[in-house]
Amino acid sequence: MAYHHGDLAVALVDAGLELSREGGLDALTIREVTRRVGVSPNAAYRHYPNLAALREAVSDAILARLAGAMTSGEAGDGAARLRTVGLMYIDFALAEPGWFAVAFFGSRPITPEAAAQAPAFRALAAALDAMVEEGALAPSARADAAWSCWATVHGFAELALHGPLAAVPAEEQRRLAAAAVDAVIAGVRA
Amino acid sequence: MAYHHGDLAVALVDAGLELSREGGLDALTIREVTRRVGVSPNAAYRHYPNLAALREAVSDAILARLAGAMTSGEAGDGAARLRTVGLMYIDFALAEPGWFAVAFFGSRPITPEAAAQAPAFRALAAALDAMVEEGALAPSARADAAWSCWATVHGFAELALHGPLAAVPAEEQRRLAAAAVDAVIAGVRA
DNA sequence: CCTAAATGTTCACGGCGTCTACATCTGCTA
DNA sequence: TAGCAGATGTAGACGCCGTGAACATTTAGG
Repeated sequence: MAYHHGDLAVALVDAGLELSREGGLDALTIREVTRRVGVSPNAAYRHYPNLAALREAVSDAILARLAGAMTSGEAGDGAARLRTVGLMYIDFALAEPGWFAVAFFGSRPITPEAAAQAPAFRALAAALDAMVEEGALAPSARADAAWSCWATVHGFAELALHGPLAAVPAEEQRRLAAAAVDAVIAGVRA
Repeated sequence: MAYHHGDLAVALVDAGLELSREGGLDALTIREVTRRVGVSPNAAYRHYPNLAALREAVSDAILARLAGAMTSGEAGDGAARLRTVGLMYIDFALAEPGWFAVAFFGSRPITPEAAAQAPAFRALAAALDAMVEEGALAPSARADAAWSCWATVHGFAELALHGPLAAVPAEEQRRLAAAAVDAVIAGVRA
C-alpha cells in the first residue's frame, strides 16, 4: 500500500456516490468517505476545501448520470419527447432518491446560465424547440414553458419522495406522474 | 427564576420558529433552541424524544401559518381561486424560505390522508371542487389534478429557493410563477 | 543528488445529539 | 399537614462530526 493514493480526488467522489446512494445527503460525510477509501479524514482537504465542495463534486457526478438517463429517449414529436424527458426525470428521482437528494439539496444554487449548459436541461430544451418548430408551441411561450415543466416534474419527485405521495404504491405514483406531466404539457401549449 | 419553566414544550417550538426563520433547517438544533430558552440541552428530552420530533412540532406550527396565508383568498370562480391558492403557496415559500425548508424537508413523510386534513390542502381541494361544480373540470380528473397542481407550485418554489431560479430577480420570479400556475390549471382542465 | 512542492497523517478543538445518573419541584393522598 | 411519587430540569460523559495546525512522507525537477 503506497503512501500516496494515486487519484484520491476521484476515489472520494466514487465513495461518495456509493454512500449517498444508500444513505442520502446525511451519509455523505468527510469522515465516512475517507474511511471508505482507507485514508485519514484530513487527506480529503488536499483535494476539496471543505465538505460542501466534496458534495458539489459528487453532485456533478450525479447530474451527469441523470443526463445519461434522460437523453436516452429521442423518438417521436416534440410533445412526446417532452413527456419522455419529464418522466425520465421523475423515474430517476424515484429510483435513486439518495442521489437525487445530493444533486438538488446539496446546497449549491446554480445560475440559470449554468443550468442551461447541463445536459439534462438540454434534453428538455431540445424537446421544447422541436415543439416550436412543429407549431405546437408559441415561440413567445417557450422560455416560460421550460421552467413550468421543470417545476412540475421536480415538485412531483419531491412529493413522491418526501411528501404525501411517499406512501402510495409505485404504479399509482407512475400513473400520477404521467397525469402531472401530461397536464403541464397540455397547459404549456395552450 | 423558577426551576421549572412552566411551558417548555411550546417555548422550545417558539424558539425553533425564530431560529429556523433565519437559519433554516440547520439552525434548528437541540442545543441552540434550549440555549435560546435558557435551559439545559437535555431539558428538551422531557418533551420531545429526539431532534426529529422537535422539528416535527415546529413543522406543524409552520404548516398552520402557511394555511393561514393560503386560506385568505376566497373570491372568484374555481379557477381563479385555484390560481390564488397556488400563488400564495409560492409566495409563502419565497417570503419564508427557512420555514418552508423545515416544513417540507424536516424528514416527515405524511400520509395522503393526513395531508388531506391539512388546511392548506383543504383550500386547494375546495378550489378544485368549485371547478367541478362549475363544469370547468371533469369529475374524473379531480383527484389527479390536486397532485399535479401541488407538484407544480412545490417544484417552482424549490427551483426558486435552491435551484437555478434563485438568482433571477423577484419580479421575474413572480411572473414565472404565474406562468407555471396558469399552465397547470390550463392543462388540468383540458 | 538534493531540494521544494504535493500529498497524507496526527493531534487537537469545539459543536452536535443523546444516554445515564442525579437534583429539584409539584401535586396527590393519607 | 406531611410525605411520597411522578414530572421536570441539570450535570457529566460518550462518540460522532468538520476542520485547523503541525508534522511526515513521497514525488518531481534542476
